[in-house]
Amino acid sequence: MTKEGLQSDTTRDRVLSTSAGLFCQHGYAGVSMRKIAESCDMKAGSLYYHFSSKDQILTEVLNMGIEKVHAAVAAALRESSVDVSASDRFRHAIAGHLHALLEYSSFTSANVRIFRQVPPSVQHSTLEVRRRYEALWDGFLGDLKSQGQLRNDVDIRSFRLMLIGALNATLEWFDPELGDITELANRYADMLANGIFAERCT
Amino acid sequence: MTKEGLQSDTTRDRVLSTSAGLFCQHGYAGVSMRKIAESCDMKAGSLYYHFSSKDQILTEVLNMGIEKVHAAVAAALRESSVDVSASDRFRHAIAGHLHALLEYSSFTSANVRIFRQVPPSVQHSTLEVRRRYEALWDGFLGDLKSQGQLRNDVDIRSFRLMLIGALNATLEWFDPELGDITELANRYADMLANGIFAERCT
DNA sequence: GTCTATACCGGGATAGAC
DNA sequence: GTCTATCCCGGTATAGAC
Repeated sequence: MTKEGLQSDTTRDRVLSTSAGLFCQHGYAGVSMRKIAESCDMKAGSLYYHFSSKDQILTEVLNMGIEKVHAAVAAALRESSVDVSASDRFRHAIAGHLHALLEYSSFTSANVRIFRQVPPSVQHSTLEVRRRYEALWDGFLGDLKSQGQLRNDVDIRSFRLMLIGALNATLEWFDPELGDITELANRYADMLANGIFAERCT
Repeated sequence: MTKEGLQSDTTRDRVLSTSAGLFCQHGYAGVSMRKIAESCDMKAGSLYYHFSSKDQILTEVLNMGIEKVHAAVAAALRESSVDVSASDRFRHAIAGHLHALLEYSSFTSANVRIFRQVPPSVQHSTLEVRRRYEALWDGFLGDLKSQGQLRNDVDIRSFRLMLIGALNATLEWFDPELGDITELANRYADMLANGIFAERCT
């Protein structure tokens, strides 16, 4: 890799990270190439040396967000596969999601907040990455169920949708500077695994 | 109320309902007064007879969304206060939220999707309505807890945030044309009240 | 690799005719 | 109550100098 290649990469990365923050704060249409450039101490025209369009920047931002979370959950499951109880693996997977979600929040909350308002072509180019992440959870939850760890009447897809929805919503109120993410994960895992009622009921 | 007053109200309502759909689909900045007008078979200038600005339209849309959900949950709690088990009241409250959320989805998903990307002045003017809704849930959950219906180690604010996050996320995938909202509510209420694990664990 | 300059389009809001 | 016309600003993207 050449020197020019490396330098180009770091400028690219700075643009992507800055854009992510702007997209999640102002929405797709609320972010202009001029504003992205200004936040990077550049001029708008220069961005087109690195990216062919605003939509290309957006696509890369969205995919990076999902990939960060996917990698964190996959690692959590890999590192706790033997000699670990089902509830601990569940807890670790949730902690992986929340840590990546809240620590790369510019990239991840761009996904959560603006996915439905970006052009269909951009939505389409992130679908595969999204499906792979859903499949990771469905696989894990399916394993738990076939081991008899889950109640038989729990539908895995419904639960996965509820779980990811609940976790992603923490972006709207949790501040990693003020609270402990691991503790948050433990609370959520406990409520989701055991429920909140004193007595289980039908 | 005069005839003119009534006619003005229906035009206002048409504009609000159309705008809600556009805002939740395209985001705050992605919706122009010209597009709102076009979707209402009007011209942009005419909108300013009914509203003083784009932000005023947005503010009314956001508040209407929360108020619809608030009213539905309040009604569900009112109608099931006597002779109804705690888990049934819980179920009914969740059903109230989901029914209003998904049936007035233009107004409600404008809230869920774009609240963080609207101008701070608009955010501010919806805060009171949002707080009142949170207080409704905190009151109900606090009652359940003081009656001993909830586990002692469950934190009400954490659970309320998790609950509302999980419910609101259904906007992103549930289609009321294809599925039964009451059944969805029952599934969610069951998973949240009882947990998903076969055996409760620490 | 970044700049300036520019083409072309569309934004919110207002004024005043009808 | 709705229209047209207009003001002024800012959008994406390109061309070509440096």
